[in-house]
Amino acid sequence: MDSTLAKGLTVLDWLVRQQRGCRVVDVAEAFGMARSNAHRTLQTLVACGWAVQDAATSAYRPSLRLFELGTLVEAAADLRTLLRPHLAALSAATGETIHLAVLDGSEIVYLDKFDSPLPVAAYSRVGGRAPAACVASGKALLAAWGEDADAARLQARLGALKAHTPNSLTDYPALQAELRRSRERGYAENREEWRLGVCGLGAPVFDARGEPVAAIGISAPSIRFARTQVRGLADRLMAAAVDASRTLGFSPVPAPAALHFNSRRHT
Amino acid sequence: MDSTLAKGLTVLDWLVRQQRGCRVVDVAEAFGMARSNAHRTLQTLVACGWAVQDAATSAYRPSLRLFELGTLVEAAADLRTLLRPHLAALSAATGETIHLAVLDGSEIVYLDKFDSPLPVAAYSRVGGRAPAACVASGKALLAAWGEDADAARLQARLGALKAHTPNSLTDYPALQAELRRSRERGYAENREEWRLGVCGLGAPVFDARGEPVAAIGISAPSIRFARTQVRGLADRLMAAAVDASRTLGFSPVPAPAALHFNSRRHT
DNA sequence: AATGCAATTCCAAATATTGGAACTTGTTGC
DNA sequence: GCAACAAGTTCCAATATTTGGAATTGCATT
Repeated sequence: MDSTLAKGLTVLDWLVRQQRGCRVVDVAEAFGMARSNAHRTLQTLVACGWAVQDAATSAYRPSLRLFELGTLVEAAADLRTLLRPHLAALSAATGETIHLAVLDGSEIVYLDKFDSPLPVAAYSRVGGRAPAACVASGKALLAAWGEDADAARLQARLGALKAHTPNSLTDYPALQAELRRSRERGYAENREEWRLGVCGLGAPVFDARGEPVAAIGISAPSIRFARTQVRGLADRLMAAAVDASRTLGFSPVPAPAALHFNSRRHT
Repeated sequence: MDSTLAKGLTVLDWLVRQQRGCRVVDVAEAFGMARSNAHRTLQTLVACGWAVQDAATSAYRPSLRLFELGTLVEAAADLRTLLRPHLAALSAATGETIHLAVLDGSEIVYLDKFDSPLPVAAYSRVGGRAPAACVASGKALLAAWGEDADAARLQARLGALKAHTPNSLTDYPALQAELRRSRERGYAENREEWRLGVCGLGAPVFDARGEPVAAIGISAPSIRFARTQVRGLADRLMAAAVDASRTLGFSPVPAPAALHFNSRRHT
């Protein structure tokens, strides 16, 4: 592995997350490298256009290159633009907070968000992450992705399940049962498993090849999550997800023969 | 300069701009490097989480890390969120395409955009770039930034002025005169200097410290850019820019003594 | 089963990186 | 106004890493 490249990428990532101008010594201390080394690394980032140096303070900050490239990352840009209208419609219909999320390793990344006009604690942010097994969007994606997944495959992707609240599912049998239930229902639930006081529903969006590429989620405080309300929200959510899938070119029933059962396929 | 880091950053940038999965040989050919070298570079990117490798085709694509970091780049995230309502209002009031842009070196980067419902050739994209000297937003920023700028300072930032259309300004005296006019008027114009058939207006947005941090722009086809219409658009634009500046904490007249003249200051 | 194409692994030669020390610059306290 | 200090930057020889070619593996196609 190119250790110099790894070093530079790590520094760049760190620099972005500092959210302030950082000096040579800051970097040197943070990574235990010599000042001269930190200096050269930062200078390289500047020379390549990934960071800028404040002329007055000589502090370094990430450049807008990252913003530019971020918008170019294919999946993100396309899905977001294409599905935005569906999120807007769902937001208008329900009045709740709506998310668009995709799977990235064991986490989901929020691609887009419509905030509820009602006051809710905002735990999410476009570009933010959450553990896939603890949120409704994540479960919806795992359920759709793992149609024929066994425990080993799930475990390889997620690793050890961590409890983020007392409600979090922490063993694989429970998670698999939950995912099976989600598949049967057509939507996934999160009952304060990631943040206390916040519940959610999630449904998968499929692309033209039938791959689950994103999930639409609804988040709301537990207060507004009575059983009677959930039914209506879930129906609207699933309808939105189906519309969104259609936008991506998904045909719900490609093979007439597979109408009722498609549990087995030859590999 | 860390050449290994530079190599990796260049490959990553290239990978993003390909907009498709790339294989080892593609990278090796594109940069004239040995296959083994390209392979190790890509593997390092994957190991650090900046790229992902398709298990089936072994092709490499950038990961969502770039999207995540892009949203974190301070100035972009904050400005966009804070000023979005002002852009929306201006969009509703004028019906034209509205931009939010910031200066990055000799170019501007579009942070946000509201498309006109009227059909216009879309030359811009969130995350996209344009030469600052050729577009209205860029001129507005240069004008505000260079209140007391001399030719040398401008030239150091912009380099040689390139003609993108017959209307582009290509010498510094002309550009400086144009910027002076923009300052006096309160807004900058672009009359097909970047794309033929497209005109624009731009006005600067100031933060709490009085620094010009962004510009709001209006773009429209030349057809809709008669002199009589420009006046109305410009007034609305400047009002929106003032509102936006206020949102960022800018106080129009900080020092009562400097009401009429502030041309000279001791350094 | 054989062929071709590309990914991946291996290794010695060539090269780039490293950290300490010296030098420069700008700031703080007296 | 000057000395002491802190941080940025430059320099360089010792060291560790990267490099490209060749060998190997994996996969898909004929």
